[in-house]
Amino acid sequence: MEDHSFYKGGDTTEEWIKVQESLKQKLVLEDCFAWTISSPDASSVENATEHNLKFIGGVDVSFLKDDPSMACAALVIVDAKTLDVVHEEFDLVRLQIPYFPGFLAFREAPILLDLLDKMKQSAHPFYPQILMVDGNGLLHPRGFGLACHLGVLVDLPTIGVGKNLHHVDGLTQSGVKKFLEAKENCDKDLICLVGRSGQVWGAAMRSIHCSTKPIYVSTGHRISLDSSIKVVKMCCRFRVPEPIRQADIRSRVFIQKLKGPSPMHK
DNA sequence: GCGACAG
DNA sequence: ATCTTGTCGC
Ligand SMILES: [Mg+2]
Repeated sequence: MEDHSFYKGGDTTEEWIKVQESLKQKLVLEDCFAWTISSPDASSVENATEHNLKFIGGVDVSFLKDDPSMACAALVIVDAKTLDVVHEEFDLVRLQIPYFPGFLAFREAPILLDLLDKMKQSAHPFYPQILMVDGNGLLHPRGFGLACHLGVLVDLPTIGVGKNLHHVDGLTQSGVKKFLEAKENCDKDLICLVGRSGQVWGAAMRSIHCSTKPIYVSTGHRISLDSSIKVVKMCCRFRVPEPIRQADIRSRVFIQKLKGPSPMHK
């Protein structure tokens, strides 16, 4: 038995905050990409130029129940038009750092970076034009969640998608829920997340019609909130956008295969 | 001191 | 995040 304990002292916290503030200097919160978001309009001729958004990446990490330090990271590439998975990349690793709210990137970013690097080094033709991340971007205590962190490190446009709200600036999940349940808002599928300070942190989105539980979209890197919302919308077959959903599903399947294949179905 | 706390 | 089968409903 090895010792996987990890102690995060005040020094570590201070250090990590400095890293976040430092990397945040490079953060770009507006559209900074060459391609355009193809219209969902079917009337357009197949002008699949390279100037259109074609390949969307999704990343997620799954863990072993017994040993939460063992993880499978997945990078999935999806065709922007069909949402079909055209490529997948996995890594099984032992994570050195446990999860601390507000510091998810220090746990997950390194392995996700490796996956992106694998594709980049091999000059893979499906290397993503944008990355969707399971975790917040700007919607973060210091405005620099995993999606921002990863985006800056790989220098790709990124979008943060959370399945739960990380309470920030007076925003709460119950507050959002009440707002969505209000009769005058029953037709709204998008609400802007404005904190008590007046800052816009992202948006709560009903990705599925009539859905009670929204997803939380926030800017990662090199993209505006408006564009982020457009991309997320075109990826939502179900509540969780397809690139992230597939990365989630496939990384979990990968881990279950390790625990012993059970094809014994007489 | 207490509660909150992405994945 | 993970432990988990069936079940109810569109
Ligand atoms: Mg996940």
